[in-house]
Amino acid sequence: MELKQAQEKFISTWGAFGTQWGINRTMAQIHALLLISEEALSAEDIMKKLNVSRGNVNMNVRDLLSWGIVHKVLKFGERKEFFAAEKDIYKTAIQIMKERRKRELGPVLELLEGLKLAEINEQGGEHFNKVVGEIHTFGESTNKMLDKMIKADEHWFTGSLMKFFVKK
Amino acid sequence: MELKQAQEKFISTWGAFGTQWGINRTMAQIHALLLISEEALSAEDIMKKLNVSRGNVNMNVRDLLSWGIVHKVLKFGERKEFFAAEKDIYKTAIQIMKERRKRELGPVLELLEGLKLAEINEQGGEHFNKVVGEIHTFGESTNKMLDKMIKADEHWFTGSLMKFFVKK
DNA sequence: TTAAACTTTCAAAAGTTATTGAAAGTTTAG
DNA sequence: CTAAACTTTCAATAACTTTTGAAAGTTTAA
Repeated sequence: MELKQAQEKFISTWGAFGTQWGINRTMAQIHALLLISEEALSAEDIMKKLNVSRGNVNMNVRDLLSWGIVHKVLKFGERKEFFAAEKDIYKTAIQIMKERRKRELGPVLELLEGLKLAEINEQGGEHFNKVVGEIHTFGESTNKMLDKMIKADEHWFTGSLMKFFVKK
Repeated sequence: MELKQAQEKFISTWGAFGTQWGINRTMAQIHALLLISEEALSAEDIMKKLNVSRGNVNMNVRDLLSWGIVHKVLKFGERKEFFAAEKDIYKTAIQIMKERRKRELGPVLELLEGLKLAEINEQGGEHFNKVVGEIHTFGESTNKMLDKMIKADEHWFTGSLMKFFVKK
């Protein structure tokens, strides 16, 4: 297979996977494109390569920046901004975990804490309290686990964590 | 807060979280409703409680069954089918992990293996090969880690895994 | 200060996914 | 076998999300 073909396959398949999950196609494709580009790319470059509009590129690049997995790169003597993906896949994974914890797990824990504080003592409330309590305990454990993963050093994945899972 | 209010808050908020993620509102709400119901519910019961159509309930219940987190319950002397959610939150989490691995990680690994086999020796292909290789290695490690989690006994979460993360 | 180079916004259009409800299909009891 | 009780399907439509591209906004160089 030629390099260009392989690159196109990677980008388009990554985009298709994105939509299966909660990520929009363009965002996933921009990320894939930046991952395989050695050089940082401008909005214009991305528009041309992926054949999408200026507004779409702008919106999705901002989104990737807010996830902390793509960075602005300024080149001397160039007016425009360039963008590059974090190339270390472990750092990228940790960054995604961090953001998801903040955006998804946080609000769930708040809901459950609110419901637990409501202290339902009505007839039939025991089951509800039990379910809410168990989900909350589970959520808290997951939260702590993510904490360890995030705070571990950069090589957590190939270090003790992986040894624990894979070798043991 | 009254029990009924709390139950409604749980169901509707769970539904809203669902949409933020890749799950549709009705599916998330049906799951929440079944989690807090002590008794198994019929399609009719779900329709009334959530105020959604027969077709919608049927489709989403089938989906929940295919994820293995909701089960059919047959009652003696009753013609219709009833549905109940798996109440053990750890089992539910493992079941979701299992399905996601099958549906999401599998296809990604296939893509990456295909691209690696393509063996690109062109000018400029080294970076591409490196990125694809690193993502593949990461995917394989994740796969093995999930394997351990899935195969561990029912108390993995409160057992050695949790001790590893939380206590250490 | 101006104009060129660039970025951001936003309303309209296109595309996608979820929902409805009626009709078709299936199962069971008698 | 038949009718009633139930489940599944599916085409139409509603709801939601993404994309476009032109206009407005901002920054920089001269």
